[in-house]
Amino acid sequence: MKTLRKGLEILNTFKTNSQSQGVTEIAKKLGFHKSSTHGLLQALKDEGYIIYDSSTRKYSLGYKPLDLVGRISYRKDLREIARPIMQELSKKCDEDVALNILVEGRSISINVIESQNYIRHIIPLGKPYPLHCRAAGKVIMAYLSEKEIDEIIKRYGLPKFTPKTITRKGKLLAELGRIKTSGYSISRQEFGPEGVSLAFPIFNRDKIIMGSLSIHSTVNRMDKETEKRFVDEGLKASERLNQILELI
Amino acid sequence: MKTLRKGLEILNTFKTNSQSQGVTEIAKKLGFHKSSTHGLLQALKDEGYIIYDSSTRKYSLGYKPLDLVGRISYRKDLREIARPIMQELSKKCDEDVALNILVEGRSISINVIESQNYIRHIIPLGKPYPLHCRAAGKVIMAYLSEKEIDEIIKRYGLPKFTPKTITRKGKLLAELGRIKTSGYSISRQEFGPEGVSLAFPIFNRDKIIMGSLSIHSTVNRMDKETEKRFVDEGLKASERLNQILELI
DNA sequence: AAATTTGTTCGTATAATATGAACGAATTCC
DNA sequence: GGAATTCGTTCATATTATACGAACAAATTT
Repeated sequence: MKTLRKGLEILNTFKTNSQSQGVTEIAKKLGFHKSSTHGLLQALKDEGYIIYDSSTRKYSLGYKPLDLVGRISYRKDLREIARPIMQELSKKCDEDVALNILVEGRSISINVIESQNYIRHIIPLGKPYPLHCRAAGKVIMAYLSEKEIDEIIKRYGLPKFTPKTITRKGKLLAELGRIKTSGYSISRQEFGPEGVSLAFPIFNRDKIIMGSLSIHSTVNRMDKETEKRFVDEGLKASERLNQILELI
Repeated sequence: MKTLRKGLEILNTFKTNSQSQGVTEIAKKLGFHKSSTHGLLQALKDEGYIIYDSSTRKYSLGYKPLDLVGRISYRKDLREIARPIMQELSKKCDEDVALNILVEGRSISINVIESQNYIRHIIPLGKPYPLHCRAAGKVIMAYLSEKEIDEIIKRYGLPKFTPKTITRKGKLLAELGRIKTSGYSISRQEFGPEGVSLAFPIFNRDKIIMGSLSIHSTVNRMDKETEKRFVDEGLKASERLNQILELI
């Protein structure tokens, strides 16, 4: 299945801003042969994953991924329901707000509202992150069973990202206890040197943790007073979302 | 590049509702061997395109496509900008509203607002449609050059979908002329037997056609009066969007 | 409890890909 | 403006990955 993996690897090279790339450029980046890269690109193009501009002879990301996203309909519903609540929260806090769900022991943002703030703590959509080092993940972890927590730690470990990352299981469990008591999590520079985030749990109808709502700020902006305000707003927003999710 | 194509084919079998499938099921559907299908699924899983549930031993769509969509940032901006305008339009008309863009001679919906109407004219995200048979496409075509129109007809032809589909070039050009005069397009049962849609042009800063805003209804609901109201609302909405797009 | 179906692994025949070469076209350099 | 370089594309063949059947365990159905 090497060919498939190589094709998917090509898609990953399209980083941002509908950037376009040529055959040789991609081949060099991945250490592939120019000729086989060309063939892979044709297949990706035919399936709509990339778009070819014949005037520049360069490729950029296509719309097939959007098609696939459109098929995740249950999760799409959740996104639609959460959006207005998230927008309000983002407006009130003037920060980026994300909706995250648990997927195979990691947290993935499936919806992001971007603030107007000129320094923004960017949250990439669809990218899996470890649970132990971010507010969005810690609050999910707090509501998992001890067995599930053990499995996740066994699978991914507790990798260190900054000096403040929690890397010992005992310390993590204590933190998860505190989170469960207070009903929200906070991460100060545990994943990146400038980021501070808050997160609030989202449950399904059966009261099983399914994700989190998170507010993403920076260490400079997050003083004690602001934190208190964000906690209030975040709790209100997540409770509202949880109430709606109980009804449907 | 057969392996790559096969892998991508597998993704297409996940139709709706986060439906999950087993190895044999997928293999049968595509006529692949059980064993190689298994290998392909592993690769797709490792890259996040599908998710494996070990309790049911079935696969469903993953979140990698969402990640890829997140990278289409310019086009994402357009979606964010258009959303509130589309929501208002959808609310006013109580119909599904779509934002469509021109990609390689076909129209793709990159944003859809769903109405509360219990019979809805569903618009799939990310799926390319021919231009000549739907309102969303015809209005785009109307603002293309004759050379571009010729190329598109040459490439895709004018396939017939219903008795009302325009299949002759002369007739199509006449229709495109009318559209350019009135500033919007309408398709009555030209693509499906029940669908009626209206569409309004969206231009970029350089006044080049880039897509359309469309209202999707059914033949039963769309009487003369309703049509007039939708045209008014649609023109207002698209003009507002075009104004914003000129500024940024 | 037996029978069937399903998921997974393995070895080898077979078919697909990797690679270098080659060429025209586009682009860059002088 | 012409030479030199880079780039995209195609082709033939050596090499390598995949397809396939077989086999088995686990789950599911009968």
